[in-house]
Amino acid sequence: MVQQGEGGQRVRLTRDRVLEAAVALADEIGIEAVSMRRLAQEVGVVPMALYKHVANKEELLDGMVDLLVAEIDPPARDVGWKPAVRLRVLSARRALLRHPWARPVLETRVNKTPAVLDYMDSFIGMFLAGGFSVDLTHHVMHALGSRMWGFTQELFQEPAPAAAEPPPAPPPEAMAAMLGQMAALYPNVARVATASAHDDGSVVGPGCDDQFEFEFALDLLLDGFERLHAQGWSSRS
Amino acid sequence: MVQQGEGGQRVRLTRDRVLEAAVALADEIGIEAVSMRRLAQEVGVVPMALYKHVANKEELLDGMVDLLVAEIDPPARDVGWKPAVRLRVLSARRALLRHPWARPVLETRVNKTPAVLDYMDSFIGMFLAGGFSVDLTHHVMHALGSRMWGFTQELFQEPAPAAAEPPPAPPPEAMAAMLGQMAALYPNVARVATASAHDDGSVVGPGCDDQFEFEFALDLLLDGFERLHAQGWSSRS
DNA sequence: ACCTGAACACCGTTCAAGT
DNA sequence: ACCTGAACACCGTTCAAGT
Repeated sequence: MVQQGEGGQRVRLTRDRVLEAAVALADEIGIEAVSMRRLAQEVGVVPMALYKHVANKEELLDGMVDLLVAEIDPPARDVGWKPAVRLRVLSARRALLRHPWARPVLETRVNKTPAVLDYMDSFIGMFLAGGFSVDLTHHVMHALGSRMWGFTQELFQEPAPAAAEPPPAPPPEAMAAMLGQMAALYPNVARVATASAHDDGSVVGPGCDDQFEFEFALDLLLDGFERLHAQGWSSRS
Repeated sequence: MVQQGEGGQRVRLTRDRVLEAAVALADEIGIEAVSMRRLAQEVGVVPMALYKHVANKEELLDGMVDLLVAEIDPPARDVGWKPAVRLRVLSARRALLRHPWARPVLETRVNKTPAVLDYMDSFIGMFLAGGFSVDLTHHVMHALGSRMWGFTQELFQEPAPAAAEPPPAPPPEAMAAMLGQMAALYPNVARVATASAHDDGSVVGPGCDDQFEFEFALDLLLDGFERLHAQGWSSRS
């Protein structure tokens, strides 16, 4: 992984190389394992050398988000606000699924970089171009929240593989016993959890189709926005 | 802060005392400053003593969440599913606002404790009691996501006071210059951000009424749920 | 049974020094 | 201008020892 030229001479570090290496490393080993020291080792440099290119770890994470944002498609042209928003959110979601580290990182960003503000600005622009009032657009953006990035806080959230081996599944009979106990103690959870074995037909727990759930909620909101817009909704009323 | 009896004799540590101290400490200094070492100091004990009462830091955080869940009102009786859900979500939200550490902690929980499962079970029960199909209830719970806890990933999220002094505001003229630049570079963001000076009448940035935004989105979703329920919606259709 | 002390393997970041 | 080395002030957690 140490970056060297043909003859072994050092390749100069740049901010971009640092950020790209950070993204690749986070994709590979999970964000919680990415430390300044680990990243330095990855690019073949002493930890402190990184600080010539990013002020601190926060700025590193901001830069990683910028690379992510660059992967999101621009707004579709010549379609209504509704498909435009829908397509863009789903594009953001694809970028996010490619980079599982991005969700927790986005959640903790406090300063918005120009790239992030650009994304938000053009996102808001889709509603305004669709004839939404500034007032309604404001509330609609809040209602969308992190869904603008293609994710939501899920309830039954699987804890993200973290690029490590999942713990070995318990033996089938132990599993069955646990499920029985679950069903006895939390009958409603059990019914709802086992109800929809969407994609893989598995009976145990979350065989949920996350994409379906995401689009279900997204469309519910978009339909709501459409209805409010059609009836000329205003917060002063 | 060291816990001692009258004559200076030690008060025995218990799991409950550890958890309550952790909650109080997180309320006071912010969750990111709560370390096992800092908490130990708070209860007047050497760090390792805590490990007799909680297996590790994760379990400490799980226990803190349990104390939070205990503050949420039980479901209202003899009302429809809609007001019942609404009231309970808003009760959860009040608990959450009392304990700003709870949001990030909930987001990172991976194992659900019995108290959390109890809450979820009775939450799901409100929809089932209202006549929702198991199928619709499943999707509705996903759509609600973290809103069940009274929070959402906000976009313009203020970074939570962290129980520390906020940095001093820049001088007014610098502020105005920054706003002007903002408006030039990100016109849509600027329009929407300055549009609603709800509560405090401030023109600068997020004078947003978070509670209004939360209820706006919640009601949008509840209305959507109601509509789907009324029309007998099913995922197989 | 409960608490202590010393140690291990990590962090992010500083400062002064090297080339 | 860029990179290095040593150090500081932290982490969570282990192990063996004390009472």
